[in-house]
Amino acid sequence: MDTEITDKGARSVPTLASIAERVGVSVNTVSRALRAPHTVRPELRQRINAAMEELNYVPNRLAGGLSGTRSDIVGVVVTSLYYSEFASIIDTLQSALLERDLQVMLANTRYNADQELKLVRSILSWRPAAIAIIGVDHPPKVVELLKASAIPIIEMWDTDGEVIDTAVGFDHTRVGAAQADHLIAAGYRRIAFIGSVRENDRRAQKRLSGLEIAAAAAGLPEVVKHTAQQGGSPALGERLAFELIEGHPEIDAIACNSDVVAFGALRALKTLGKRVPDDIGVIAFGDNEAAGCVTPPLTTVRPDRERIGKLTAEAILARINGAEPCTTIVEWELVARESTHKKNA
Amino acid sequence: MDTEITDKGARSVPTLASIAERVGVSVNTVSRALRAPHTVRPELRQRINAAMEELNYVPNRLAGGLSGTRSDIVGVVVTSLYYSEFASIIDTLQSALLERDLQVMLANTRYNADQELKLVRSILSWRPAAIAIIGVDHPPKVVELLKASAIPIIEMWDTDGEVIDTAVGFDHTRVGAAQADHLIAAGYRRIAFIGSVRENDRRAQKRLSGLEIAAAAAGLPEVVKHTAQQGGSPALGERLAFELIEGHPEIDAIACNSDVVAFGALRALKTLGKRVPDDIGVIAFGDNEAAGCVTPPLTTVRPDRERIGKLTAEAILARINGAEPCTTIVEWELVARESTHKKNA
DNA sequence: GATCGTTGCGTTACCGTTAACTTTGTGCCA
DNA sequence: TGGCACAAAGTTAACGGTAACGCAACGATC
Repeated sequence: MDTEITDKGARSVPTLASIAERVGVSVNTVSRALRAPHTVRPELRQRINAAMEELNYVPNRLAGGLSGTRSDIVGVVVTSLYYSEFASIIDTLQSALLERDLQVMLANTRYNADQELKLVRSILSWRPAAIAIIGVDHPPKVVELLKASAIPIIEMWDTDGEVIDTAVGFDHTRVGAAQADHLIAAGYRRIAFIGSVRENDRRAQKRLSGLEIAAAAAGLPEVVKHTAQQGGSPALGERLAFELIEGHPEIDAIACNSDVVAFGALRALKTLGKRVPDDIGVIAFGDNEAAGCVTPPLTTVRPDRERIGKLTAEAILARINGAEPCTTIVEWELVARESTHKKNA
Repeated sequence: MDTEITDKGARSVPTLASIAERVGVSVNTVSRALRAPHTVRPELRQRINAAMEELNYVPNRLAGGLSGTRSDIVGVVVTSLYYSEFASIIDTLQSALLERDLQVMLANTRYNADQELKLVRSILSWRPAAIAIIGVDHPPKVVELLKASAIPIIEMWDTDGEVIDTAVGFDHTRVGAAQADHLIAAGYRRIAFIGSVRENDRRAQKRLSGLEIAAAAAGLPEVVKHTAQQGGSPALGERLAFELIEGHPEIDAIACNSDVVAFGALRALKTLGKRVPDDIGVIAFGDNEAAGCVTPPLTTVRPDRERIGKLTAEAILARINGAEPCTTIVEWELVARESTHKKNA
């Protein structure tokens, strides 16, 4: 008897049992005081709460999740964390989920398909209540796993493709088309495209594709493409713009895959003595916080990230509560600023 | 006997037992095939792996974590996700942890102390292997909880204060002082400070404090402060700059709490006909990706976020493996650009 | 050929919590 | 006063793994 050291006094993490022992009730009563307080006598409830406070008790959700039915985790899989591309989606999403006591488990694939599989598997191993993931284009095995998991899957950002369950986003092909249309309406004719277009960045590919189709439909010469596999940055934009103009001096408009690339392109054009917007128009995508603050202010497409984050949270909650899957299109806006406002058009 | 429906054929999530049953071995053997493959006969291991693949088996880490000793979760608590303030820290941190199969559980306090307590509690309830958190200034209850948790706590970004366990960052007071010194050396005398300085943003307060002390030490008139509680943005910077110049036309230098605020301030100054850097110098903090692309290019302080993320990951792994707590100072750099390069100094 | 260490697998006992039942106590009404 | 509903607590059995231990089969050793 005395050889069995329970060691309750040691600096071990307190459990329900510690509380129960101290208060002199059963483990289940303590559990109930947490989950269904009204089923426990007020006086007793108070004593239990006091003991929890005193021992700095924090429930063990590993055990709770294993035993119960809920897991309270929402997996969020993004393709990038750099710059503000998806940060504000995560921000609103996380904050909305927090109100329902759902925890975000984050994974960043960095546009790597193998990584995506590994990360999705890893997140699934936590038995999340739902998963929100960027894009609708995933490796077959990822789709298989997500489908087999039988939990709500919300695909964000892109809606153009085979949706697994529910999607919240927009059609990136149309964004590219709108960019082309805007440039054409502004009087530009020789359109080029620069930026980071990674192998697994289907959204960038779709925008480019939309741009090309719209340009071709308007009878314009073929879009000159100059892209890179590395991540977008001002430095990349600067280099690509230099090389582009060197090889294609006839270009009079540049569509950039992202604002940060456009920032660098603007710098390169200034160095080259090209006037924006009169000699060359520049349009981009993303609505970076600085887009309106560069010289000249940058025409860009503003996706409503806050709204996507918020609607994704709502979709997750709805699906958890049994609502049907659906696809929600979130509007974007082409913000016309000076960089495409040709005076002599 | 036949009344007991085990229902193994139903679309339920497969467990070790499902695999074991299908292969005809014990549960533990399947578990071993995962954790210690060399202890299982190759032929059998293959059959087990095949069954797992076929059934899309994903281990349940809730169970694993409850039973085993490790949890493989690292909690990451940031104060903001907007813009790129902490995104690249999270990016490098997450990516480095991934190599050791550690999952990031993310929480964003939005500079709200109550939220911080709630979030820390929530993260602790997942029994993480470690917690990385922004800042060294936390509410007493948060500190108590973190200390009581007996896991490695890495405080990031700021090192100036009472460190709970291990810290990776820098002293923000010195940043403010360096900003003042730079402005003074560049020939400015009437320094103002604008930006978002939230009640719980001790780092911003420290930078401001450093600026004031250094200005006073140089015999300059008192720093004019014009701050706001809302989050930093170009729009905020624009408004604050307008109001500042209206009330204090004598100002010849503005230190901004963040680059995005400076972007707006530059725009306001241009509107007001003030020339930067000749009439007014502008310096900021953060090294936003666009800082070098605005007009004029913005002088700012560049914290090494990638390095902080990487060193934090290393500190976490080291502490988990029993290394002693320590504080690591990560160097920052004052990037002098045109916005403080007064020609007639 | 008895002994022994090794390999390869099965048994069993938890981990901390929840959920379904069971038990006990209490007030109310017929 | 018996019966019954209901509230408040306890009992017990999972949940899906892991880890310590047990044990048979096997080859190597003396």
